[in-house]
Amino acid sequence: MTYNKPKGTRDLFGKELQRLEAINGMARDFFLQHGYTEIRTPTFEFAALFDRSIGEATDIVEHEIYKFETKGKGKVYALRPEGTASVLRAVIENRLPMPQRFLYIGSMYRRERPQKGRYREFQQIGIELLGESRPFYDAEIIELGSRYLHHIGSRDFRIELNSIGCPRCRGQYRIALEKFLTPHLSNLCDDCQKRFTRNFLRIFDCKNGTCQHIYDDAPKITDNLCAECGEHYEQVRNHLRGFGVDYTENKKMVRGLDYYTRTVFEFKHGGLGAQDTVIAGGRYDLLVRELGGADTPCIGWAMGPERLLLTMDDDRPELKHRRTFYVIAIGEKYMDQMIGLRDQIHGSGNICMLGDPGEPIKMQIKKADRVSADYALILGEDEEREGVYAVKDMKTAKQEKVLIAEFASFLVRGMGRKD
RNA sequence: GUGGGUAUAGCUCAACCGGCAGAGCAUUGGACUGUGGCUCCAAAUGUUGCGGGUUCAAGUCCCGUUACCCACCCCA
Repeated sequence: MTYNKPKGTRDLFGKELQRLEAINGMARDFFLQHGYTEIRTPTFEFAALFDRSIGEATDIVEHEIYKFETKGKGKVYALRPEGTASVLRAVIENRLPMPQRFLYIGSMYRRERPQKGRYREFQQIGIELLGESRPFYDAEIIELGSRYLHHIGSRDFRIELNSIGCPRCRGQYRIALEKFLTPHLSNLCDDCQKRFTRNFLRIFDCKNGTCQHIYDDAPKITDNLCAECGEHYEQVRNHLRGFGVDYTENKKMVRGLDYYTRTVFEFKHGGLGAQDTVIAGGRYDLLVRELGGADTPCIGWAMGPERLLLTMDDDRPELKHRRTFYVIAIGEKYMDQMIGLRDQIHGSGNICMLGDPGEPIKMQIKKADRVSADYALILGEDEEREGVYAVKDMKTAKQEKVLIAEFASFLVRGMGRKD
């Protein structure tokens, strides 16, 4: 009997895991520099939290959440489908003072059919800025996303921006939109007919050409904002220009989660196909109160690193790994020297593995090749006599002798340069 | 939940109208007892995803099933 991993999950190892970890590590460093500290919440919560935060009429809550019950008391839990609700729950539960800047990294779970760049267990990296309402911070959050992508070497993306106002604006807008759509209603696809009654902003997500053609002439939400939301949106755009961040307005962009207010945005990557959104987020000023906390304006985004990695070359310099050394001793009598050499290499921050000194050199070299070592270091009688290490560059097959006393500086300057 | 595609050696894939299941790479041994990746020689490798059906004969045709991929829905 053999076993498969569950649909939509992956075994991560080798280069793929290394690249993912590089993305994570650089996120911690980068956002720490901007005052964001990591928060780690449970991977499961009470299901009610997500019902309340994401919106009961969303597909995520209706079909995609993994729910389970414990035997005794019949409490219903859910694997987290996203990060924001948990962060807010934690902030409220722990009575943290405002403002707060948080970074989270971890697995999320949604029961969807997998496809390119989409899995049932997937990673998200997200940042949340809690307790700041001013439009400057909307711009900061967006700028951080942009700078982070540049930092890790991703270039080919564009930022789409929109405002979906507050419940007051949306009420007004709904009336205007309904008035416009009434004569066209029979031309809309079945999905859009349903969308309009359930969650009217979602009609703009429709991929049907006929529907989209109609919506091109529909009134835009940004033209129907209340005075405060309109002012906020304008300030966000001003600040983005102040930060030097390029963006395009997409008046038809709405977001899939119910909790957003005012600013919403997506970072889209060209040439990624159907799953082209690598970062998405927005402001959610009402959610903390909805979850039982005090009025707390917040803004944040989440990133899908799996999708991002699809857009990046394997040998991106930003993701380069450290050099690997393989120490080959010819005979057990070099054990002590071998271990000392290993520790010295580790001290320089590089990777070092040991060959079994009892094995023939041919086999040891072969194993060095097998583990993709950059260098093989050979110590045997010839080397001992001359007081050197033989350093073989495994890529070029070139070999040079390095005086033991000078090996430390060799580690720093690398191969191929002579003083 | 809906639609399409794929499944053959460890990996990538071939096998015409249904007629002996193959190649490259990888693996193992040797040419080579202090040098891998190059070259040469040799060897090993299969329930053709699984279950049924049609046929003298099925990797090939039919039905079912499972897994994976892509897209829709939705979303990071």
